Amino acid sequence: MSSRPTIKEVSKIAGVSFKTVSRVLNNEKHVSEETRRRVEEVVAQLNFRPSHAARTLAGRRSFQVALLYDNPSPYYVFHIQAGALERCHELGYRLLMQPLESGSRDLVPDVLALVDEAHLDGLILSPPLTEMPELIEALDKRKLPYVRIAPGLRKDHGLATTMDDVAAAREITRHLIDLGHRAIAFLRGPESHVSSADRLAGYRQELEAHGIPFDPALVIAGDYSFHSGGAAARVLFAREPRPTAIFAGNDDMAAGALAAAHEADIAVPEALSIAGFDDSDLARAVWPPLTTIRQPVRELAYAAADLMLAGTAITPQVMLDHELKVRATTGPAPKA
Amino acid sequence: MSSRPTIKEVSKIAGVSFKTVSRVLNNEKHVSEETRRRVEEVVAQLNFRPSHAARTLAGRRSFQVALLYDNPSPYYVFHIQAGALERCHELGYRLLMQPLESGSRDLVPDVLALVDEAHLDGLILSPPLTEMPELIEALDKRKLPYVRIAPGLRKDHGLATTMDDVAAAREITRHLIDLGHRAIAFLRGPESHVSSADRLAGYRQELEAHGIPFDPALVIAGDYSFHSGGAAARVLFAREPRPTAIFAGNDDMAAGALAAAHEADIAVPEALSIAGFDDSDLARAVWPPLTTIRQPVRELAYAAADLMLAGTAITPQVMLDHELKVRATTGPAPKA
DNA sequence: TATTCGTCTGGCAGCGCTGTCCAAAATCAG
DNA sequence: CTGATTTTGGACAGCGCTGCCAGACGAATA
Repeated sequence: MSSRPTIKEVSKIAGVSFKTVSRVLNNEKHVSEETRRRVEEVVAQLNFRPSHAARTLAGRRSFQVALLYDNPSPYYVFHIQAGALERCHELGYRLLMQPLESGSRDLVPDVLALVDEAHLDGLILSPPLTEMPELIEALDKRKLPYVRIAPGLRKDHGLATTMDDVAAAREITRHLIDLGHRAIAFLRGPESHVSSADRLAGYRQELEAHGIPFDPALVIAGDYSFHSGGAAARVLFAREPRPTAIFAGNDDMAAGALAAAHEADIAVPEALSIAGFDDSDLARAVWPPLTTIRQPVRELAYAAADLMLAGTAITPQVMLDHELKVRATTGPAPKA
Repeated sequence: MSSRPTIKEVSKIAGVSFKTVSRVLNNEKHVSEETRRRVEEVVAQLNFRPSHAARTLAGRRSFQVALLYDNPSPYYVFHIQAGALERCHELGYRLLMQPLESGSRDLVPDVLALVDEAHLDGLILSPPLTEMPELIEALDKRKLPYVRIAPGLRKDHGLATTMDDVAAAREITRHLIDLGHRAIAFLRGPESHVSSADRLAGYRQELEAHGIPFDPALVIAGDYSFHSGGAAARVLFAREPRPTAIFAGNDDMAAGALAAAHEADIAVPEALSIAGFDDSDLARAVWPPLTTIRQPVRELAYAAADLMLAGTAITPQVMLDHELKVRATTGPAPKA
């Protein structure tokens, strides 16, 4: 391994003390323009990169944060990572990826261990880790900065980026109602994901706003998986009369329901409308393409990193817009 | 931030020198059982975690490696990460995720900068970064350990984990031929992904092994995207006679072709068979479920990390098994 | 018994930076 | 022109560990 240059070598060549080089690297003041330029030249020429480990050890900050997640969806994780990574990179921070098991007994100690080991400057939490009270408390007690992405509980606590799940669910429900549907089923996600309860609430509110009574029998529990969507749909298909529309709490379950409909030879959207939530890759890959809500996953993560590291926003909670994507799985309700 | 304990505090409480604590932490020998136990007790009790930064700075190794990728597929990236992360974690290494742009002029300098900054002990490369000659050369020159996952070029160079793309493509082609198909189209991926050329070679070999002449007109170039699969399929649909089967170089393109078939009202698999490659999430989410090759993505990454860090395998190149997954998009060729 | 060896332990330098304090030079005020 | 202030740059300690060396001790060998 060809030995990398150090700050001292840079300083020697530039003809200044190594402390001055440090000042230039950290963009501190009290360095003349002329000196700064000279140092920067040498840095570029030597291709010098300060040792992250040394900065961490010597300084108060590590310029490292971690993204904690426990989500089985590649789509979701990929985009959360991409958004957070982008903002961290722009701000000169390194982002550590930390998949976790939210059910684990050791969740809190494990996170704290990571924080200590890596001297973390902060933490980005994504659902469902946003809802773990012990974790939140531990971080608060430690006074460790953190942001939550799309928290379901205690939405006004600390830093958070969110979207309006209730309003989005109302929109998609209204879309279905406007198409003439009255018997609309809702496929909810796991309890641990509070977003799913919000979506249920929006569904219910919109129904009632249109004078359609809420029927608990039309709400089927799933776990956000493709498989559970299919299972739930088959339960509904056995009912008489069959609901004319299904609103699934996420795209995976909607795709599962859609596949089940194909299997049962139920025409979509002619005989059955299906709507999802997320606008994941799946939404465009299935046939017909799925009507869904575009959730700004990547942007939520970008904004979260920004909120924690740059603190650009005035309010501790930022809400981003969603968008109803009407595609081809929803259509007019069939004539009874 | 409550100040974390240091190795010195541990040593004071345990009544040994801090050097001895260091020995225990690093599992070095020349520590009596008794002493070791005592130190470990104190470590557990204080919840002590050694500072990664300090170990990196003081020692020869950083226990950090990076995973480099430039792949738009959430599915692929997620599983590559998961596999590599798992093995790294088991071996006490930290894994940094580094998305890159393989087209970038600064690719090599950027990677080298990361290596320096983070004192990386090694690098895991995934396609298409496995095929960048400048990168490989730079790493070789630096004598930096690295593994390539599924390299297409120079497969016998250095450490690598692979699967047999040629054989897999032959299998799936044979499956199609066995079903009576003769006019089989192949949707190839982008040039940068050499795997796609291997799959084409396998397709061609198997065709010729069965006495079916290879027809270049049946090979359509795509870019591994859903969209390009649809576009390619539409080109084929305009042909007379239409091919009876399509073998797509990956699942995304297969899904695109499938959607195009639905759109053109071509029954799958009755009038057209479609096969993919990867066995990604999509393969089971589309309708009908896709016949494809299961690519052991996660295992490839796991083995790659193992190869580089533990060096368990005897050979520098490890090949893992694929599996033909016959599902519902392939069926007997229609009677002419 | 004298000598070598292996096992266990501690001392100390130093990894490459940042934080703090201090000195010299440049600028300003009176 | 002197003294006070600001700007600029250097000296030095020390962050929390690991690497290397040396010393103490008991066991094995000559």
